[in-house]
Amino acid sequence: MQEETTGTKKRIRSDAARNEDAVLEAAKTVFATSGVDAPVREIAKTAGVGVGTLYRRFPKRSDLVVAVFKREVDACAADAKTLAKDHPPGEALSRWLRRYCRFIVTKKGLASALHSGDPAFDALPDYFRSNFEPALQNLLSAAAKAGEARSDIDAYDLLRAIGNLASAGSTSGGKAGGNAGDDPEHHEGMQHTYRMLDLMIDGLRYGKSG
Amino acid sequence: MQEETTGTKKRIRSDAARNEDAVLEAAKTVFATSGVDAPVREIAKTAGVGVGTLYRRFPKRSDLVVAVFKREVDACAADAKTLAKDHPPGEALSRWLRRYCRFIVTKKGLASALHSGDPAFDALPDYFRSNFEPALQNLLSAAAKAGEARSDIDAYDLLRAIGNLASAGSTSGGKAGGNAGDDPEHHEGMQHTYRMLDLMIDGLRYGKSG
DNA sequence: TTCAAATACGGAACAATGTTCCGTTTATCA
DNA sequence: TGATAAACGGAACATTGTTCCGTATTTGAA
Repeated sequence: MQEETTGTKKRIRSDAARNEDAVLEAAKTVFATSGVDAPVREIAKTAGVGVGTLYRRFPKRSDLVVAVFKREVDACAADAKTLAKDHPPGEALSRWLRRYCRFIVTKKGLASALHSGDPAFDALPDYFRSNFEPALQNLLSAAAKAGEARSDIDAYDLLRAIGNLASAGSTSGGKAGGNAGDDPEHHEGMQHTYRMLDLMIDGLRYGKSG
Repeated sequence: MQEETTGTKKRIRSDAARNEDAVLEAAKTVFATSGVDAPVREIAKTAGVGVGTLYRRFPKRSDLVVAVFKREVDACAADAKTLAKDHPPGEALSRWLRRYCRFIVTKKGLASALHSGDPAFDALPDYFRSNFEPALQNLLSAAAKAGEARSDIDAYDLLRAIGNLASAGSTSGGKAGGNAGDDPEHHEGMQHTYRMLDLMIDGLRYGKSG
């Protein structure tokens, strides 16, 4: 994403790069802990940085939100490739669907911001789709070719279906409780979501044919 | 809505009543002009009132939003009765559907607030439905009985359909432009919405039978 | 009509937040 | 090592929601 040896311009100063990363990491944590509406100051403090530093890189609060969102979309999409390399096609597919499920639940708070009408977020749905659809399509195709999944499922349909599943299953509200032992992975709703997801995965395996 | 001679408690002071009304009226105007996110101060100023006065009646900003919303739902639902009294059933029906259409377009900004997850607005969808559904049902039944509309249409379905129609047709964004000659009645989108609505109304007339 | 008590009023003041500014510190490079 | 450009930190500013309280108004009775 960043130009390092592109030569067209000076290199980014090392402390600047370090801080940009720290801010993104902090923002990810704080958004998950206190919701997307968490104050900028809290993020800056978590990152061990002044607000001025944060604002140089992300002139608007929404820019930070967008950056975090994209970064996590990237990470989730990248996992698709990793999983495809480390597992047999069917296994890679079902593992990634769980991974995607977790992504959706985590981003529950963001979702409402996305549809808030703020033009700052207009580009995100496209970003979401243009990264996830091919990622899933690859997994799907590979699994189908290996005879481990049916081939008549549209990747985008599946993304939407699981998205609905996961966001309906997680308890409402924007911010996570943040209390000890509060791992979302073990919430009742999350378990329910996983069960429903398993159902869909089974559906993908059995009707296989096309 | 307000108790005047209920005797259980003192009467509301006249200036208080006057101001409450002024604030609601101002809020309605300001919400339409600057969007639901308009500052409380702007509403107070428009009403010719101090913020303290506004806050005594509406302790939370959201209380004011809710009050305005309900008031307009009431007004729109009341128009159903008026129209039914002043026009033949089919005419009353189609006139009210246009009226409802206007309501939806005006409340476009509110709609996103409603689904923002703020618990303050939780009661509004019910309020909406429990007022509009019977209102429309009456018009539909009367028109059906008079042979001016089919009788196999569900009031709530129709409300939703027109709601979608109208909110899709109006240009996006929360606030109205507010420039001169900006009457929403004459916007391109509104005209389009009316044309679609006419289509539905014709549909109601012709397939009549049940 | 006049007066006292109850009630409501207005807007300054407070708190929380996003954002900007600028004097100070640090990284880079010769 | 020192000059310079870049980045830093956080105080200060602007905008809001909300609270407080001294002042003005309404009301009911004398």
